[in-house]
Amino acid sequence: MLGRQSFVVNAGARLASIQGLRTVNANFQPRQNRLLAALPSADYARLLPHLEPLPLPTGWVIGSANCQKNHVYFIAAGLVTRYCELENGTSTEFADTGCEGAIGIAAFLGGNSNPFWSEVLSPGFAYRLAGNLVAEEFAQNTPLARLLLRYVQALITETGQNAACNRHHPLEKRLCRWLLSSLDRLGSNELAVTQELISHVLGTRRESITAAAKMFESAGLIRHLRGRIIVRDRAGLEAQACECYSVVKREYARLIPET
Amino acid sequence: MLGRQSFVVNAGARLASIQGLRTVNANFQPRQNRLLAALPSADYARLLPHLEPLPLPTGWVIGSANCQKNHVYFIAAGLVTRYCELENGTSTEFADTGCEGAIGIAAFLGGNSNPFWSEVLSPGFAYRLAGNLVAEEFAQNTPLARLLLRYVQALITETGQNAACNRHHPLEKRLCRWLLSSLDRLGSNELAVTQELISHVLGTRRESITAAAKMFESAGLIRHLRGRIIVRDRAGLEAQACECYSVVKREYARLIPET
DNA sequence: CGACTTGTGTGCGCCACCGCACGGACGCGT
DNA sequence: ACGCGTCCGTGCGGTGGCGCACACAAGTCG
Repeated sequence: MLGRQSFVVNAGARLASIQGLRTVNANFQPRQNRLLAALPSADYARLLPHLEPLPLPTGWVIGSANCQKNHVYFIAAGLVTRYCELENGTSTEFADTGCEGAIGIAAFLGGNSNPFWSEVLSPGFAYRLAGNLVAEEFAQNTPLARLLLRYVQALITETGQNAACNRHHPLEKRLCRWLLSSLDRLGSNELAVTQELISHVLGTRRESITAAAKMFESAGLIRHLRGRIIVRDRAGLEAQACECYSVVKREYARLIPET
Repeated sequence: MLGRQSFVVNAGARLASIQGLRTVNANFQPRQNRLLAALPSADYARLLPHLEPLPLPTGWVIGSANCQKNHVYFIAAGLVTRYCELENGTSTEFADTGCEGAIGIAAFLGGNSNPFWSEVLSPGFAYRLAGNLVAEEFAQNTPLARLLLRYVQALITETGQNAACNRHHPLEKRLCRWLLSSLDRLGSNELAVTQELISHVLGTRRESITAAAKMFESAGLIRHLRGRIIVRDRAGLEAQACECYSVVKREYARLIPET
């Protein structure tokens, strides 16, 4: 798993940050999630009592590969990476998810499990709904069901585009794409991740990330501290990114209501 | 587009093969498609009058990227590649579809279009259903709707696994994976594709395919003629393939009824 | 304040794959 | 049977990324 070792080692610090999140639970609202936000108020009122709040600490794996997915997790804040781990120990992200989406789509697509992992990269908060409730929404063809289907389409677009991008675009451009889309999802200009983590996400070596980050830093695009990246020149980064960033962004904007 | 030029040049030959298909239409049946085959007979009877038969000639592009998808195409025979084309002219397949699936999922997921291409690699036959009829199936939460959702999940699995595979597995193993899954879909041990086409599908050079094919030929795994590949030792190929082949195959078997 | 964990910078050899260019040969159509 | 076009084989230089190994810096915790 991505950074699973560091998760174990850092457990103390991470628990502290969970505690921190607990104290500010009041700051999170279900409707920070764009899918929930797009619901008509009657539907939202109906579902609200069943939404179970849940902090998302860094390194936490939502379910695990091939396990039963009994809940759908609507992300209100934070960043979750969806990745595929291969037998040789390498891994690559094929999509990531923030407040625009939900984890656990197998719960309502009918398969109940899938062979991939979802891990929290940037801490946040989620509201989860039991799978049988979501299935009932599909049976009734409610707005939530239709929204989730549109989200699934956006997810497929992201995954397919990333597949081609990972094959044909140089690391440097892919890094830009990833930074930009991650920051969009977090609504921030700062990211708390190590180069090691990014390397797993992009399916490359840490050293390659080091080199690219250094280049961007000396070009004044980013500022790089230990385990932190701060974007200083967003337009500059966008100019360096491959088209995949905007293709995917456009599809998400088209498919998921902006609220 | 993949092999689009050769499609134009070969138009004569291809039209002939369409004619050929027309004469043997009687040989195709909607229930060769595994999704339609899995329908309860009442549902099948209801849909049958609306299923529009359609030959799939090699090189034919089903819809085009970003266009309205007004139909869902249930593949009864043949092989269709779903690929992403990048601005630099390169492309890579992220999934392919045969008699286990359907093209045009955007028609019922709600987005109506997507930025990718679907092109017929191996000729066959499809039955299509108007998008509004499929939408009505979803509104009624019929077996067809539930089957299509399970298919979507299998498609996501295939796409995500391929994304990681394309990044980390050597060409040779990816070629084995692709050959095996294509032959499974066709229910055959022979494939009528050129090396050029395979190279576009796998996102690599034609020369690399030449080298790999030669190696497999001298190892007695395949026999290679002009534009044709015949598998002679399937078990041997499976031993060379990466795990992605079996991971994806297992998920399709789990998610889509074998009939 | 000092030790230790964890993340970052750097160098070097290696290899798969890329891009291009061209010769050759298969096999279809006439 | 012959010609022609598509498809396949081969060579060569360039390079991006891999794998490994190690020094150093930045925090953190006692």
